[in-house]
Amino acid sequence: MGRKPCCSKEGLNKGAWTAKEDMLLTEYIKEHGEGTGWRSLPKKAGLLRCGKSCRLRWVNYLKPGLKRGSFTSEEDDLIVRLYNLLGSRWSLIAGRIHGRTDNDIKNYWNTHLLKKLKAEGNEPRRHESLAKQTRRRTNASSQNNKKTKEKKKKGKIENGSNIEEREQVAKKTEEQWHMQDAVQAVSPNNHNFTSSSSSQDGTSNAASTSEVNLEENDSIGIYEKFQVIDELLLDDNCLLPINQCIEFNTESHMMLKEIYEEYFKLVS
DNA sequence: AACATTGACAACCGCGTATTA
DNA sequence: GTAATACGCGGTTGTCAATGT
Repeated sequence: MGRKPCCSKEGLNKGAWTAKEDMLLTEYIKEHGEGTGWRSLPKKAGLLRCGKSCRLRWVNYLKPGLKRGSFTSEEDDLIVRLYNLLGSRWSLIAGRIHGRTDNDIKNYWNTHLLKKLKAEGNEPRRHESLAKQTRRRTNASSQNNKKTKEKKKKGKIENGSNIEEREQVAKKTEEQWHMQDAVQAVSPNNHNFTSSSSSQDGTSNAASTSEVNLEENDSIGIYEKFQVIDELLLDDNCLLPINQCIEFNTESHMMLKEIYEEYFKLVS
């Protein structure tokens, strides 16, 4: 069962790559291509490195077409805009900037751009760490699985039944992630979005309220307001389409739509 | 000249997801 | 269906050169 054991790191080189190692790796990939499996590559290429290290060296340094040297102001601008839209999804950002790797951009962001933006007083809002987001999604999905299992146990969901309900939940969950990403693109100083929840303690239940009023409410910060929406959307008791659960005012709705569209253009 | 600090970036680590047996 | 492993990604650390004291 399962795969062969992972490579032992004993006796393998670590740290900076030598010119000889670079040459061996480059020659091997030129001859055999990239898709032959990183794990077995070092042995075949005569390298005392783990596959992970080889992949990183190739992708970030040796791969043809990589740009070296300083970033242009156009690249700076693009990185900032993409960060505002996508957060620290460096691989996605790198995908939009020809010749730059995710590692390049990440380093450049942390050592140059962030300082530059801070100095200009344009410090970007810190996005929730992806690890945290992932944990939240995993928890949500595992909780949903738990609930589904419990319902199955109780006979509430039978084969072939409640398909519509489950589709709605799935669709709603997907919409929630898109919504969350779009909302994160908004600058902290931008208060054009106005929202409030019918429940101030954040434990809204859309199934019972069926409507969330998103009018102005200064007592809750904009991100806290959207947090409420997040929670609402995570609640699989809410089986209504999102536009029936939440009402945006026209201005907010248009802005969200614009960001949402740009986000998808960038991602696709 | 010697040491400390800072900046830049290459490389590693750990985690989540995809894939495979 | 499950467990084990490979892969890819973001976050962090390590290292070395440049600069300051």
